[in-house]
Amino acid sequence: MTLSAKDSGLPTGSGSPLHEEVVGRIRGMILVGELLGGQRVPEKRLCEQLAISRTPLREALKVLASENLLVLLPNRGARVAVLTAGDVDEMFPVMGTLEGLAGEIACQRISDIEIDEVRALHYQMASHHKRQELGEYFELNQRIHGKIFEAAGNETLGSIYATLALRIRMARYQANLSHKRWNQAMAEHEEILEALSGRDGPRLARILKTHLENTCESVKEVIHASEVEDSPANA
Amino acid sequence: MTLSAKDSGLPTGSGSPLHEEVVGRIRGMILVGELLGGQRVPEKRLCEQLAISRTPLREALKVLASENLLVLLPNRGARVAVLTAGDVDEMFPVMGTLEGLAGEIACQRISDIEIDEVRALHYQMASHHKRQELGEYFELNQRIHGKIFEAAGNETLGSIYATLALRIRMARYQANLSHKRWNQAMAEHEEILEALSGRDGPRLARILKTHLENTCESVKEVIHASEVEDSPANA
DNA sequence: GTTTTAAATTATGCATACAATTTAATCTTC
DNA sequence: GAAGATTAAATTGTATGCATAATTTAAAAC
Repeated sequence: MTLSAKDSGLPTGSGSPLHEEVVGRIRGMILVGELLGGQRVPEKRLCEQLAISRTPLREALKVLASENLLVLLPNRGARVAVLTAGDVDEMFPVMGTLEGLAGEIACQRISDIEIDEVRALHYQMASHHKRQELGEYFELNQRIHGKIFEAAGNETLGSIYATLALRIRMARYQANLSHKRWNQAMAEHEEILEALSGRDGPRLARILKTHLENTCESVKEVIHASEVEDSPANA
Repeated sequence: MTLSAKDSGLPTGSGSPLHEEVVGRIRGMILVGELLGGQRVPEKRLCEQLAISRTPLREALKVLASENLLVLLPNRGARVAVLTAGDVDEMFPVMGTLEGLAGEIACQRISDIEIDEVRALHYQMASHHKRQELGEYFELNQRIHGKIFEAAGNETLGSIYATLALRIRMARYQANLSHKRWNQAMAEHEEILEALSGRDGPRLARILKTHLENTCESVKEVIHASEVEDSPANA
């Protein structure tokens, strides 16, 4: 079972509808920092870059705007959404609640095989943590959380999660993890694995919520720092 | 403050971008049952009806599909999404959790004035219940729940709520409320008002969750009934 | 009379063309 | 030389057109 109806993420393979592929491509560009916050997205440039006409591109822009990844200003084009500290403050409690729900449902439904898969991902992630390989760590981290939602088997939940996760990942890209927080996060993941293995739904929900709250604080610090650094310059 | 960044609902006034207006119009058509589940949505017909060209229409269709109100089949047009009992079963727990979170936050932030507004809506709704005016009851019901999200003041949460609420309202249109459930729902709303007035976050969250669970059961019964009635005929 | 097959119609996907608005650049004018 | 107005370029919004894939219709075969 796939995570969400409209696909979670990065490279939308080469399927049928062009606009969907473009949505995926642009999502990837935003996530990777190729397009970053506040930046204008001129249609012409993207059309040339992706070798398509404006029609499917503009369809994609509308979809991305409805996901809050872009902001469309009438007659003035699209801009990559900027995440303020306030946005982060809003997103994480929601994400915490969603993860909590997913965790609870997952504990009721998850199979032994799936738990083993999570465990495998966990130890792989731990080794990347030990080697201080941040990119790989993030990748595994996402896959673990994705697995939990997958195990919950609720596509509605999965789809909402996927959309919100994209926005949160946007913030992550600007806000690089501190070492202290990284170690803490890794410790929390140990607990996540324990609770999941023991199928302790309430405990897992609690840990996930805390995990998200802590991540929020960490991200907010960095965002906030970059805001007070930017705004006087741009004012 | 408005409920969500991308607007919650029915008639998108007459603003600037045409495709947005069209999104609003079609949303309304779906919600009101003008376009109903599984039905094809031929572009040409809608273009004539709305007096626009295909370009903005198709942009709108993409957005509506990303909201899961439509399903786009490549080369085969758009269809209004059909809600199965399974979908309902998925949506309500998520909605319950979202409402719970909104309720908790709202209790921390809501002003006395806002509580009075909710109270006013509540008694208005109660009178419609007494007079058995279902349409008006639903309208007020929606506004009360909307107020709670508004009071929570979390746009991310509000936007997710608005999108999911649309899908759930779709189900409501097919599944008309039983008298028994209606009375129960009204009683639950008494409790909602009490908890909100007392700013008892945990209690409000609990009641809202139960409220949603009960609504779910009620909707599911009707949906399920119409499914077993349909599927043999269409097979 | 039913099924198969082929042509014609229709609908969708993408690209292009035109209109309207915004941004910039140039030219006055003080 | 700077501020404002005017015009030109560029960008976005909408409509139209062409190519391709579906669907329907009608004809032919069984």
